[in-house]
Amino acid sequence: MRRILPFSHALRTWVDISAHHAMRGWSHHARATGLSMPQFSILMQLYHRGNCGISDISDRFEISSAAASQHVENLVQQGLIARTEDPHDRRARQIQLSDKGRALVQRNFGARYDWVNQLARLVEPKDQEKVAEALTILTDAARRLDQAS
Amino acid sequence: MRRILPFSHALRTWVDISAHHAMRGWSHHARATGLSMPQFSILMQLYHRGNCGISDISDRFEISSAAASQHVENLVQQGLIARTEDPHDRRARQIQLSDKGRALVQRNFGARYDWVNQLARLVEPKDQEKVAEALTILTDAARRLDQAS
DNA sequence: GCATAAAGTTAAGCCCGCTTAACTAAACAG
DNA sequence: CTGTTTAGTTAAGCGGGCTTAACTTTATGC
Repeated sequence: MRRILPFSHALRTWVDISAHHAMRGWSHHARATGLSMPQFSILMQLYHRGNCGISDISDRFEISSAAASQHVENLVQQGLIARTEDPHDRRARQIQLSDKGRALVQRNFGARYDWVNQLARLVEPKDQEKVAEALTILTDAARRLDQAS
Repeated sequence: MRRILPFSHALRTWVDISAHHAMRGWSHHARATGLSMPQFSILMQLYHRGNCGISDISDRFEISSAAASQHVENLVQQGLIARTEDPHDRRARQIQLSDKGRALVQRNFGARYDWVNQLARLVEPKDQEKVAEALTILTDAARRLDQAS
């Protein structure tokens, strides 16, 4: 029989484990693509949150707008993102993933999901529905939390 | 009624979310402590995996032994780790967290767990046992997977 | 309209992480 | 014992990330 951990302990333990894996996979893939960590993170943010301006980058990563501008320039040079003028505010720029950039991010997901898929195979079929339900509960809670902040 | 996602989808989504949070919290705290990312990662590894030698660091982070040695020297200077001679092989060094280093890592956990605790409060009490069971199943599977590789 | 604020860009310069190369010291293989 | 391998250190130097400062261009408040 498996011993079930107390709720908060179970949650902490699982977050630790998945965080550890995510981090290792992330830095590994960033290196494999030849991108630095900040550059890679910017692509990730663009993928998850959609288009944004330079100042959004500098806010989110807590760097100066000069640094953000330099990273964006670099990514544009590599053809991973496109930088266009914001039609509503001609001071501002809109940056978005190019097809090449999107493909790079998705390749990274593929690598991360290898671990997830292996993990999924180790979960007994009879447990899968139960686990899926629990994860859906957690995912919903996380979304509410993000929205609130 | 909450719609329950299919198992593999639920797992991917949750891993994405927790990885995202872990990464943001991690880089944020590394900066707050004044440590660089590699230095911070080394402390983390020492905490999770215990004492090791310089070559273990260089293997794990895929850097040269020169780079590993430099990082260790830096952390020793800051009093975060101790470096002693391995009694069984006088060429080798044993490095371990100092009390100060351990305290720093634990403070970081505190910050990470703020998010986890907030999340936990958003899970209905009636769901908590179910979620704990599911997470225990996943944690076990992850451990088996890590052991196998 | 004019002063001020805001969005980005560019340049100069610092710090840091990493690498290679040269080296010391200890273990190991014959 | 000797040659080779292994663990680690040190120094020199490159490249990248970040910052500040100075600047351009556009929006906004009065």
